[in-house]
Amino acid sequence: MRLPPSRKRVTIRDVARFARVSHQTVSRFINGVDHIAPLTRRRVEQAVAKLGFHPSHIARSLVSRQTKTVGLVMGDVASPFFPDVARGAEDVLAAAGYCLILSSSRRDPERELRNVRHLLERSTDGLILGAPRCPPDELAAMARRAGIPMVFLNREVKGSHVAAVWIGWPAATAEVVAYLAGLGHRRIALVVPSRSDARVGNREDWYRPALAQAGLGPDRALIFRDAMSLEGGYAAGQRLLALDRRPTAAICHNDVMAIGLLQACAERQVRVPHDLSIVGWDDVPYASLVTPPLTTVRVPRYELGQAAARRLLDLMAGRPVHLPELPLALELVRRQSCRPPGGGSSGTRGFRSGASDSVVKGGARRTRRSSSSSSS
Amino acid sequence: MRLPPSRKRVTIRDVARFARVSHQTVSRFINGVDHIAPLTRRRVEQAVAKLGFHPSHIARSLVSRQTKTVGLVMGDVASPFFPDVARGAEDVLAAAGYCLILSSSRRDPERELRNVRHLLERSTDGLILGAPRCPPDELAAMARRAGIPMVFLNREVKGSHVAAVWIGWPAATAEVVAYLAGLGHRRIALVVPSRSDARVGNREDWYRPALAQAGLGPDRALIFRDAMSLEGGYAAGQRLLALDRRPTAAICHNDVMAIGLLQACAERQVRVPHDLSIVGWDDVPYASLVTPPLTTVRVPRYELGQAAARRLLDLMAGRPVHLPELPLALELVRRQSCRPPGGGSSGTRGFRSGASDSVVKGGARRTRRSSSSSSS
DNA sequence: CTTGCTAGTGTGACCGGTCACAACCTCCCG
DNA sequence: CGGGAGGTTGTGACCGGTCACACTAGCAAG
Repeated sequence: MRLPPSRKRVTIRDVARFARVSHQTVSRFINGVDHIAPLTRRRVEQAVAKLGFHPSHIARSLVSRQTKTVGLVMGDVASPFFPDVARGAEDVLAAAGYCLILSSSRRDPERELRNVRHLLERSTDGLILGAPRCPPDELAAMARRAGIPMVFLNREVKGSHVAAVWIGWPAATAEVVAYLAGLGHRRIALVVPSRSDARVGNREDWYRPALAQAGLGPDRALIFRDAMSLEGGYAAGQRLLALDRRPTAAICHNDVMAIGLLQACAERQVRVPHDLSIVGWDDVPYASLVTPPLTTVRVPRYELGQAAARRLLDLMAGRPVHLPELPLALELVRRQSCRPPGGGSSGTRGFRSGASDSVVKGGARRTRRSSSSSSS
Repeated sequence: MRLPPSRKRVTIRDVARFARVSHQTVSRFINGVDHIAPLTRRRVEQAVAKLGFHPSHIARSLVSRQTKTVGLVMGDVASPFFPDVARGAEDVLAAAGYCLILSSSRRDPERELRNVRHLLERSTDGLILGAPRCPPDELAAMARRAGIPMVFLNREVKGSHVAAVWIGWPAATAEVVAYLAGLGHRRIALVVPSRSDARVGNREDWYRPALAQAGLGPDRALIFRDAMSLEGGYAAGQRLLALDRRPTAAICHNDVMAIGLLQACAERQVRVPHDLSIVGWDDVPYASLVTPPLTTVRVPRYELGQAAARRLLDLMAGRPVHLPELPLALELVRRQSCRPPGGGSSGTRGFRSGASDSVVKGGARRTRRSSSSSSS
């Protein structure tokens, strides 16, 4: 079990002996607290340098009962959410002297449970959970039992013991609908996953009031459910485009489904945005790379990570809720997949529109199109 | 410093007292070693369950000098490499009872150094380093000083003390060149980053022999250097397309540059692959989503993670090199951005080709095109 | 009966820090 | 000159496990 003795570790007592002081004085030195006589400090300083002493985090954790480490568990490292959230959280935590450790559950509830338990046992001081696959109550209960604060990301959780950081989906949904309505669209479809997304819940529920707000009645026939994937978006698109009275615009649950829809359109020679305007959701890195560049909703991923970290720091310090559970704002990124309905025949008959758009530099820049302007 | 006493932790001695045995017997029980009388085992078992005892990893680490934790430091969590490598490594390590902790240096050498030092001090048992920004020798020296084995990912490092896992770039370069030459291309351009990529070194150096092998002479004028980014690829493309005698094919350093080039082509109404065949590198998730779907080289990211983990396990166990530093094989993914040069005018004059290709289901499936076949 | 071996269990030190507390010194004030 | 205050340092316990070793009982072999 034990490693080969190798080079024995330099301990605080070795330093003490070398500097002819007590181990406690060395401890004081490395923690920079208490008063140490300048001469003593010098001696200890030299001893530390000479012996190449590094304090052991483990020993320190054992007694202080703090690891200065926070775990971030996400459903999917490959998701475009992960890196930005991690960066946001890390920046805040690092500033407070904490180290962030990342963990992926791969969308597998069992693995998630295992990882969370693992982190709890390894005594992270706190946990941030994104898009949990397990029942949040259960996870929260585990954390409470272990006495470790936990913040849920991007998810509303009932129950007083659970903290969460939350995004203003409903408001953004309203904004998207208002944008399309403002362009003149009256028949707006919704492409959503069959099962509700753990991350954001049922987007439909926000769709209804948003439509009402824009003066449009909800239309059951314009809600298309399918798998939350490229294929799902494609399949939903097939059904959508087969309709006699097609919608003139579609809001997709996320960019991936939107791109699937885009492909269904390309296959049926339906021009985007001339024949159908499409809005995605998330602003994934390649949303600006598809043809045409996708109008979508940017989610403040980085800020979300920051907020979660701040919330967790408060919790760990036992501070009262410093950050109210305010929803973070979203931003509509207007690219080239939307325009007023019934656009004139702009000459690209039979071919995909937007072919000449360049998306270099983020893609949200130039519009350079011959036909009608997309009002603001 | 110390947390509020909360609910005092249940220790091994509490369990021992409850079960009326010695703490050592409990230790034996939780480690499942040695012989314990069935009756005693039962008592301890019950005590553990009743008291809700969980052993402290920290205390265990302190004495065993092992944390059963491995760190993975990557230059960029957002890179398409990261998730797959992490998954590969995690799978192997988890099977050996190790926990993987992820860390991102955000392409910042200073941050990288800090993170590595941090992990070293936190006593991870081993480290995997991907695409280091700092001089690898320096990092290796740090690790050696700390007595912690380290494996470099995807990078050839000189020096006997440094282990590395390595990919067969040269062979794959040759394969790509052979593929294009086989299609009939004679003027093949290379779009590379201005500064050599830490990850793969100078791809040019493998390009030359690969060309020679295909019976083609190197042509200095056909090497285009620019930033390793979408914009870089775009800019290089501008220069490439401005040439009088244009190349008929281009190999790009990675998919991102390839997509930039693709955009330059679209803007100049240069048809891909009719007027220019393009090969990318990496097979990023959206390589199949652009127009036309990109022919590229799949890098065995998952396998790379696995190999690194296995290598590290050997190192940590003091085992001899069980895995030779064999390069992992790459795979050419043929999509729709390549075809023989000088393709006939297939009627899509002035517009981007490949518009009707569907890429649902990974994109490498259907080809369904009117014009000539792309031989194998 | 002694010896040796094995299974089963207990004792106390130890890992490398921090904490509580005491001891000492110096200085200043009444 | 006594005594409190405050700066500086040392002592030993402690965090929660593991390790080395000692010890006992039971049984077979010599």
